[in-house]
Parts: sequence; C-alpha cells; structure tokens
Amino acid sequence: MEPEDRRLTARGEERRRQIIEVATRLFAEQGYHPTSVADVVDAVGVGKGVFYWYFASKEALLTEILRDGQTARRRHQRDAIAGVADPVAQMELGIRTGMEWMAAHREVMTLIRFAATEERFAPGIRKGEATAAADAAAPLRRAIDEGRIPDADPDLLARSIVGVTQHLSATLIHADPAADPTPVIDAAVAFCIGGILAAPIPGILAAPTPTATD
Amino acid sequence: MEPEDRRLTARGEERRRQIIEVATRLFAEQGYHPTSVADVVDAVGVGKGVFYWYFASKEALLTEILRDGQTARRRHQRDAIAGVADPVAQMELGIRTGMEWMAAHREVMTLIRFAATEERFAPGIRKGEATAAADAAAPLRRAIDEGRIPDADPDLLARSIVGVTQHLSATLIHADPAADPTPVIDAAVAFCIGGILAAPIPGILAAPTPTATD
DNA sequence: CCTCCGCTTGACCGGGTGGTCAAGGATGTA
DNA sequence: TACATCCTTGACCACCCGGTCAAGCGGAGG
Repeated sequence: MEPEDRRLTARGEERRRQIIEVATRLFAEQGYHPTSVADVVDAVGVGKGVFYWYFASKEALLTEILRDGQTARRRHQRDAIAGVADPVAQMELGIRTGMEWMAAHREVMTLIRFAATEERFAPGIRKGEATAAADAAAPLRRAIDEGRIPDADPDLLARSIVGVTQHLSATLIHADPAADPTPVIDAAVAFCIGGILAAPIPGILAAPTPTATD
Repeated sequence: MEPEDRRLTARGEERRRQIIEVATRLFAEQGYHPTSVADVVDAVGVGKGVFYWYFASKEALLTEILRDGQTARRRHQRDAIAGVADPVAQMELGIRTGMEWMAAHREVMTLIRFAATEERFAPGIRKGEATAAADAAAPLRRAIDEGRIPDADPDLLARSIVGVTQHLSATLIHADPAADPTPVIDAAVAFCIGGILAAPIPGILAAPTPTATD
C-alpha cells in the first residue's frame, strides 16, 4: 500500500504533521539536500521507517510542503481581499496580507526560493507564481479599465509587486524575525502603489542610453 | 601545495576558466548538490584529479563563482554610471545596466539565488547584496537631499529596486532567454522610478486595515 | 482476552559522494 | 639531453545517502 492512500488515525495524522513541521524547519535551516532523512527522523525521535510510512520519498515531502505553502498563501490573500470592492484598495490589502503571511512563514518562503532554483522543483513553483501574478493582475486590469491607474501591462506590474514583497520579506524581515515588520510592509506598499501609478513619466526618464560595456 | 597558491601557466589558467565555466552551467542547470564533481570533470573531459589541482573543494569553487559574479555585477554597474552626475539618471542607468548584466549572466544569478537559501553560502550573498543596496542607496540619499524625490528610507527603496530587478530578471527574462529583454527592463525602470517618487501619496492609500486572519 | 491493523523499529542494501594519491606524461628551459 | 615543474590520470577510500523490509508493538473493536 502506498503512503499517499493510507487511512490514518488521529495519531497518524498528528505524526504526519509533526514530520512536515520538523522537516520544514530543518530544510530551511540547513538546506534541503544537506538535510538527510535520518536528520529528520532523529529530530522527531522515531525510526526511519516511520518517514516512509507517511511519505513516498524525501522529494515527495518537499513537493507537498511547497504546494501546501503556495495554496495557503493564495487562500490567505484571497480571503483578505474578499470583502473589498475597490481594486486599488484590493492591491494594497493584498500586498499587506501577502507580506504578513510571508513574515509568519519564513521557512516555507526559504524553501520556495530554493525550489525555484532547482529544475526538479521549479516548474511547480513557476506555476504557483504565475497563479499569484494572475491573482494580482486581475484587480490591476480592472483599475486600468476604470481609469484609476495608468495603462500598463498588468502582468509586469504584478510580477514587480511580487518581486518587491518577496525580496523585502526575505532580506529584511527574515533577517530579524523579532522585529516589527510593519515599517517594511508600509514601505513596500508605498513603493508598489507608486510603481503602478507611474507608467507614463514625462521628463523624468533619461534617454534609452544603450551604453553597455559587456 | 594548496590549489589556491599554485602558479599556473597559460594552459593552466585556461583549464581553470574552463572548469569554472562548465561547473557554472551544470550547477545552474541541475542544481549545485545534485551535480557531482564527477559530472563536472566528465563534461570537461578530464580526470578527477584535475579538479582538485585547481580547486580546494567543490564548495570553494561555488564560493569563487559567487564572489566573482557579485563583484563583476557591481563593477559593471559602477562603470556604467561613472560619468553621470544626476542621481535620478544614475538610478535609471543603474537599473538598466544591472538588469542587462543579469540577463547576460543567468546561470550566475540562479546560483546566487540558490546560495541565498543555504546557510553555508548565505552570509557571503547577504554581504554582497548589502553592498549592492548601499551602492543604490547613495544616489537615492543625494536625490532626497537635493529635494529631487520625496523623503524616505534610502535603504528600503534600494532593496525594493533590487527586488523588482532580480525578480523580473529571474521570472521573465530567464524564462525565455532568446526574447528581447528591453520591454521588461523598461517596465522595471518605470515601476522603480514611480516607486521612489511615491513616498507621500495623499488620498490613495486606504486606511491601515490591520485585518489579519492568521 | 484476542485479533486486527495502523504504526514503529533499525539493521541492512546498493550505489554514489567528495576527496586522495602514487604514478606518469607533457612542457618549457638550459 | 636532462631536469624540474606543471599538469593529468583513474583506481581507490571511507563515508553517507535514500530507500527497503521482516519483524514486532500497542491500542481499539469485538
């Protein structure tokens, strides 16, 4: 019988959760590859067979962590903006709740960023990020249609916002988990709202200047 | 005699370069850990001992690739903005040349993003990114002092810009290396310039709304 | 009390890893 | 030619990895 279609008792579900939790922490702290299955089961305090009772492989466990993390973040953001009508307010709230989720789930974000660099996991990550970008692009498109913000490629705007939020989250919030993330989040919101309002800037942008030394 | 203080002939230097080049490609394609030293020397077409003639360890090779990549990007950006006086023009040119460099060095960027997630390599990456952020923060500070852009934390602005450029580079330009990166770069410039001009936006930002479900 | 089955154990396996090294070929210099 | 130095070889090593499995435990339902 395969691990994925086993019927688990309450005790079994709890053990499974525990393994996911410990593995997420260890993978994020030491790296996925440097962390062995033995490390995980030792940290949990069980025999090695337990791991393979609940998971088909080490890779399957990481895949599940990544998938669950991406869907959880998406749901968190969707729920947050559900009651808001104004698209620009939706954007701000989406940025806020997205960063709050990232700050509260640093380990998962580290794993997602790792997985994006390894071709075995990257397709799944790319798909999730495309979904996230599409989620963000929808209100942007509406805002453009309503004339609330200048005309620009909604997908590029959405990707830019994802870039700002993920990077600030990774470098500043994760650097000091104890610190209050609010100022960083406020800065991200201000920067992103400025960015989406900025498409046509007359007289600021310099000439194309294709001066490359490379 | 240790590899690091060997005196290499022209042939030796060439071999060393070749190993770095091949390893960079393989590490980026398959991942650092899944790529064995045997994979690298096989791809180069030499015996295993050659690797350890030029490098102390697999880890030392990656560290060197990362360090060289970060310094090369920094120099590229510094050289590009050297002759420009206006701080806002410096910012735009810095964003442009930075993204051009990233587009031309996808493999190295992939390795940098990987290394940032593994604690063994992360300190070096963080240091390099702090330097890059400081480089970008300097013209921002001047622009603020001169009243060219609104008052805001230059470091947060710099980190936001790094986030946009790296993410757009990683997700869009790397996704299709054959495509012309210019439209993406233009979008990044517009978004970032908008972001740094955006600090005080009256009547746009909604109320703080600390509605969290978590 | 017994039986069943979800759960656990940990020794074991094949194979791959990073790294070493004694030996020998290639190259430049004198 | 002779010699030193640079470079290359590839078998070899100790170790550890992900994964397997026969055996046994223990709690819930009968």
